[in-house]
Amino acid sequence: MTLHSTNPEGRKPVIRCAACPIADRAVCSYSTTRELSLLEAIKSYRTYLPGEEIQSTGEAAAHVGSVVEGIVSLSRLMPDGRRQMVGLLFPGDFLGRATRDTAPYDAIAVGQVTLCQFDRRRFEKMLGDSPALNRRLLDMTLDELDAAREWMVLLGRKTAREKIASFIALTARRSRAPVSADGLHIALPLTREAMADYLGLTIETVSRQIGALKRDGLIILTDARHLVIPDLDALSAEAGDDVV
Amino acid sequence: MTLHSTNPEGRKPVIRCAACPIADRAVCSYSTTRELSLLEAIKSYRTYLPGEEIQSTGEAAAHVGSVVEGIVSLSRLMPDGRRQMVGLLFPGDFLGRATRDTAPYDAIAVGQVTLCQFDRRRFEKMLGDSPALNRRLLDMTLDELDAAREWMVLLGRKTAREKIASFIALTARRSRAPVSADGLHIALPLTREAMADYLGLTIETVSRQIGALKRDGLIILTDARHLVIPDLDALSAEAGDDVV
DNA sequence: CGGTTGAGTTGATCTGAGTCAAACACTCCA
DNA sequence: TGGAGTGTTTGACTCAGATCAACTCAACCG
Repeated sequence: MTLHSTNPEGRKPVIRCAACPIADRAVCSYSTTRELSLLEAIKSYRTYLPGEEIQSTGEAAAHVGSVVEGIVSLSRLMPDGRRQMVGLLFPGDFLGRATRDTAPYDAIAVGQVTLCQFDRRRFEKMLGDSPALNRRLLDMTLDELDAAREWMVLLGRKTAREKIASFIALTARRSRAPVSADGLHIALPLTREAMADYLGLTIETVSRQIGALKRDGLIILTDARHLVIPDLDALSAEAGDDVV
Repeated sequence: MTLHSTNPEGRKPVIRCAACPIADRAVCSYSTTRELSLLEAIKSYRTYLPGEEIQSTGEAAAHVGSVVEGIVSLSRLMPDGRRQMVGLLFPGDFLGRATRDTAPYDAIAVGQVTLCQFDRRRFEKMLGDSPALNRRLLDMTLDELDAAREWMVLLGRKTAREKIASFIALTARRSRAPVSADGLHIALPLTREAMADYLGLTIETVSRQIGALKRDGLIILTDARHLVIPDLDALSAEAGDDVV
């Protein structure tokens, strides 16, 4: 990851953090260099282990930040133990809610996770006088809202098969996997349990529906966490969405 | 609704639109008077009839605005006719996505609706140089995101009874209804069909579960759309949430 | 090696909510 | 006064997905 590089003209140093859309000049093109310097000053990196809790329900967060590497799950635990995932953050996604102290859900590292963190207090102070940063955050929040609503349709109206097909198709689109002759090779980033929590199902149903898709030739399992999609369009058709 | 009134000192005219959090100086206290004047210039009111489509999927919206009166539902229609509501906007909520042309769902008036609208193009232009407006919009979007995530838990993990109890409790909290001796008198703003679409159920199940809550004495139906809640805490306990 | 542990699969059974069908209760209008 | 139309309730039946319970498989380790 390039943190400091030289700009095309080879003069002024440009702050860069390729995977962090907040502090990356290339992505956040309307930020001024001064703002990026300020961000740089309050930036730090931290790595979390698989399963580690990054932030828990109700706890005041000291940092906000971007996911640089790995996946973070946001989930809510009901008092009796039922769990529902409410978001999955991939590299480039923003974690933490500017202007709010606490979040009503747990953020947990799925696999190993690297965050590009900013001190929350100072980040919020910057927010007060940076329209560009505000704008960027608004855009990202709107994207999350869209994703959440898409997921509401899945949770409320889709069958188990459609849910699994949607999830696999989503994963395939997220992972910029190369297309080889026999199809798209992808890895499932979640355990069966996490998939169940994301899709509002049980592990057994997840397992059975993956089995069904396999039997129908829509996916080919190499092992429990790796599969090949011979025809992504055919799989997407099983997801019940509009063809766009 | 007072659009122009006099401020406490009785000198300068203050722009006011009590139910519109965007153009209401009292609510949006960090906006400058100048910004409010600009907003005032691009503001208009429009009334929609019950069931009228305010905006439909994929169609470019000419306006964004606040709900002043009535309720607006946001819903997504699957190709085979299944419908899932993804949001309910009450007075004070913002409709339309600044910075985005189209929305991937339908906005439909539930009952009669009055909107306080702003020309989208010009509103977005203002957004470019008003940190206060940006900030306000970010706050509202975060609220919507929270609500959406809360709803994901309901859709993914709650039973039909818990869904109905959640919805009635939510409605009770939203409606600033007076508490009389026998309990809280509230009106259900939605038809059984709309409730079903919101909760990810069928009308029959909605009807049966309302019947069950009635039989258990948690609610008293005066007619299909009006009920009394003798004990809101008892009802909320049926909703399956943490007691906060 | 054998033993343990955690993830995943598979089978038998149960049940909550969906489906289908009918009846009821309104309001609106002719 | 009597449909026509819309929203709501109720009943009988079905089925998708949950539950409960084994069982497989691989990784890890003393």
